[in-house]
Amino acid sequence: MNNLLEKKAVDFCIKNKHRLTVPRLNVLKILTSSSKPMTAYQILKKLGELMDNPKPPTAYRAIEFWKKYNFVHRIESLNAYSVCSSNHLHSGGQFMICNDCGKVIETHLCSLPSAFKKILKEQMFTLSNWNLEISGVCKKCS
Amino acid sequence: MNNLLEKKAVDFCIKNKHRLTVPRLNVLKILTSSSKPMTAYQILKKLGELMDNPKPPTAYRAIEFWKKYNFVHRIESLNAYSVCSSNHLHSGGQFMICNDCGKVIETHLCSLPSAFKKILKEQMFTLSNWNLEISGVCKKCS
DNA sequence: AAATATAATGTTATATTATAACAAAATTAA
DNA sequence: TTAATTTTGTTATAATATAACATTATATTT
Repeated sequence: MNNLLEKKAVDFCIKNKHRLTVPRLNVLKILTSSSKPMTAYQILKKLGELMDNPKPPTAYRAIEFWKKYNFVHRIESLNAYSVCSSNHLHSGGQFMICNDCGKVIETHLCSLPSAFKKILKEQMFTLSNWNLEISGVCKKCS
Repeated sequence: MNNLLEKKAVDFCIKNKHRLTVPRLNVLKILTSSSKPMTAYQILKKLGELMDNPKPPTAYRAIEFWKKYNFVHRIESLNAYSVCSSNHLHSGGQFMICNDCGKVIETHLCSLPSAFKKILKEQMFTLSNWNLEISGVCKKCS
């Protein structure tokens, strides 16, 4: 569970006049109660326990909504989604993915390591966001 | 073009007794002559100009072969593939992706920045490989 | 060289992930 | 209370990827 995040999400919606609809709330609840990232269709399946026969767009739209506002991240290498575990919201993310148990630990470096900043500067590349996925074996599984 | 890489791939196959088959060679040629990463189905389409009606597994297998030996990287956020632009082969990769023109610049830091190494150590997480994707706007497009 | 084993491909089918398009409903603003 | 906007419901389909098994090509052993 992660009531803190849910509360923050509710506050965010009120503050920004976004509608806290049933599918959005349900998708957020599903993700906050999962210990691992979930694929869209896993979320959809769970959603089916809470709503009447939801279709893919229902899940995808809600996921997209939360992702847009950085409450949810996409783990690219898994095609999966998880709630942001940070207390501050941010675009992009950094993840350690255990190849054994599938758990994902999110880390929270606020800025791109300087080695990369330097490269960006050299290339005159304007950063919009960055995503790092580290795969390996977690403490428990090793 | 990137004849250097092709040559290296040929040498690699001979040295390691992997077969340099027609689909493998064609896929490598297609990727080395592209200025941008290509999706599997874009590769497959090009492959169709070189071979008789190839099917998805033909493209995927060849991509997978080169990826396995780090001649090709997958850009996760684009579901696309590109040849390694480094002169040394490595797993994982680091990419700057232009949201405007779609070009991808590969960078070649050999080791994970220390800020992350520290986190791995703290978490006792054993690294197997890492992938960084930086999106933004390239010099030309800005 | 023939027999056997191994590697790779061809082919069919299908699984998985994701989105387009448009009608209907809910909410907000005028 | 009408109009505008946002969101959802629904159908269909696009895009990405793999399973399974037969066949062919190559390498190894005898």
